[in-house]
Amino acid sequence: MARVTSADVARESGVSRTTVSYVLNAKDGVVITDATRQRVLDAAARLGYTPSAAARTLRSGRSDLVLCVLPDWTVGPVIDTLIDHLTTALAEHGLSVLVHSGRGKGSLADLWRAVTPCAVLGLAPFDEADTHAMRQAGIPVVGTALDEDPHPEIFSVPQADIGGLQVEHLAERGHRVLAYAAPSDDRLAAFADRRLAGARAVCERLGLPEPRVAPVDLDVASAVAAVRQWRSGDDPVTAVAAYNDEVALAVLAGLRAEGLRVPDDVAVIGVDDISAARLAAPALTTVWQAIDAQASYLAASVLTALGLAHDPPQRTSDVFHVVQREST
Amino acid sequence: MARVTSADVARESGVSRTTVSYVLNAKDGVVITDATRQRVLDAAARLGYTPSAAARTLRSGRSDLVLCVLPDWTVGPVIDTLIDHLTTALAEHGLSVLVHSGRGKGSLADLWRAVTPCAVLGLAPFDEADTHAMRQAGIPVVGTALDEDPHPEIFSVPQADIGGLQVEHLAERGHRVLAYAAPSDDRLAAFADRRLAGARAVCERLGLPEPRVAPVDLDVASAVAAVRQWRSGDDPVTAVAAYNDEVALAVLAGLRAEGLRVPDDVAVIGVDDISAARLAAPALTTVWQAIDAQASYLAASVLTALGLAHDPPQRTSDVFHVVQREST
DNA sequence: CTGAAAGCGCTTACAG
DNA sequence: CTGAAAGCGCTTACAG
Repeated sequence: MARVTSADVARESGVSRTTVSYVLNAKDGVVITDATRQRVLDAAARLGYTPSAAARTLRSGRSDLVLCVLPDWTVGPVIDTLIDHLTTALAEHGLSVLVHSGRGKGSLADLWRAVTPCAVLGLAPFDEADTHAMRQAGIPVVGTALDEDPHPEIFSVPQADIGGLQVEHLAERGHRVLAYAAPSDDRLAAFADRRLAGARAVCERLGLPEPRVAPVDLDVASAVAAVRQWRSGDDPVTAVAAYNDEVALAVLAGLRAEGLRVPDDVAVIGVDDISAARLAAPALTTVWQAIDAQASYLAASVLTALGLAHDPPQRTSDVFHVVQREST
Repeated sequence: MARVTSADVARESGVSRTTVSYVLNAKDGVVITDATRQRVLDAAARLGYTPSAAARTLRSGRSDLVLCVLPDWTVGPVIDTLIDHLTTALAEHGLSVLVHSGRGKGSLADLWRAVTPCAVLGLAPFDEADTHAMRQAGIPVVGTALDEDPHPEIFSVPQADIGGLQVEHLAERGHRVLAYAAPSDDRLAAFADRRLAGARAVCERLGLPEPRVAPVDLDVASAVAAVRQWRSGDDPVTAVAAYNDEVALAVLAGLRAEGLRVPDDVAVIGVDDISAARLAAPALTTVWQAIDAQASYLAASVLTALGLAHDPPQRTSDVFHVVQREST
């Protein structure tokens, strides 16, 4: 079964390949008789014609592929959801999202040169050099910034706000001596540092002492060590803001192992609202993120960069909020 | 900055494009002088030449892309890990894994025809028709079977064994009246049914009554309803095998809400060994899967199908084992 | 050992 | 309104 080409469709419908192309690509400025159009469309359907992406890409120098580069750390359910939304949103415009979990294997340069994507979406910050090279080659790059950024082509989740929101919540509940449970994975440092900075800033604004920071692995022993440190001294910590829900779950386990009650002795708040958060004992208070809004924004950024957007990207206001449960 | 083509490399090194191609593709059967080879290699490096994937694909009718189609349900950390391993393994052979989270949007047929992948990897069972069409078009399809399958191009995780292993573990711990906590998401039914069938088979073999099945959502209310049902009657359930760790966590929450002790009143075992499992209270006993071995097998299957493998896929024996914690 | 030429399937000026 | 022709960048018989 050889591939069906536009020449086949042309023959079948008795027109030239030019006409087939015009009909199928709904080129405006070119007018085609309704009868002809219908004949072509019918023939294409009958033959099961699908244009060759390779040929099209070679011709136009640009594919329908949006290369989405993931960071090299394990991403988790939040990013999965984000990508799902993104895939759906861009599919409506005929774009396919190609996700690359770039574990540092091979350079990004080789990848994008080989794939010829129509746009590159970075879910983790890129090298300056890489970004520059892609822009040079005319490929729109939608990047990710960790903080507020005025450029619409930069997708920014104000990480600092997340940390700030956690502290505000804990302060409202009457806590004064706070801890920050940081991830132990260095690759998360860029995110964690921003969130921590936000937490620090709010502490300062509210006149609270600096949060006491300790790294927490996703196991009980590590959490116990952190808890002991936090509870030592004259002014023991009474509330912990965790980098995310998994870290918060570890803190919960450490507290439990140390015989401390949550939230009476120590309160805990996470980030992400994973399903395990609401099933934990006690159920975990957390910061919910509007992933779908983020995905829409990202999709709109890509479409804008490609000149395909009807609307410019719209920032939503309710990007985060605290989901109050039993742990605070 | 126009794209660097093989013609540029040819000019720069003073040879023809034919020779450039021969050198760069290490075509055997063709012998090139060392001096020439080196000149070409140098020129390519100097110019930063990357062959156009589009042109190559158009020419050969086959790209370097391995299309990996995910099922339409949320996949979770296990599949993330699997894909990571796969990406790394196939990258060593110059293949890029393109993950498509096909939420049923658009037909698979359109996707593969458009992408021209060199192989398609299905992480969920495909339509007969789709598989057939791809094979017709000469694209190797590595599929997923839910049970043991003798074909090497079929990747099979014997789901039934997972359910069986859970029951064996619970029976060893002295339990006789078992329940099966099924996922409420219909899209998981294919997997859940297999695991349940395995659990049933082992119950029968060991002379235990059939497991009592109830669907459990990832929230407390749903789990409470299931627990009440399981504990009602003359012969209350004393152990629950859950579809996966998340469902098991929900069951734990339901048990807790009902004031039942784990494992004294009711034991619980999950599947996957997610990080929340070891952080739960009590820590969750679960079935660990050798994801890396599965990924290697899958990668080897793809390479074999492509005639690139040195070794045929090797099935590992230790695909699963029980990680015993406090919940059983 | 190396080069000139054809052709993969598409789109798009350019003519009619 | 529609067609003949060129060309995107590559690889590979086919000649030298």
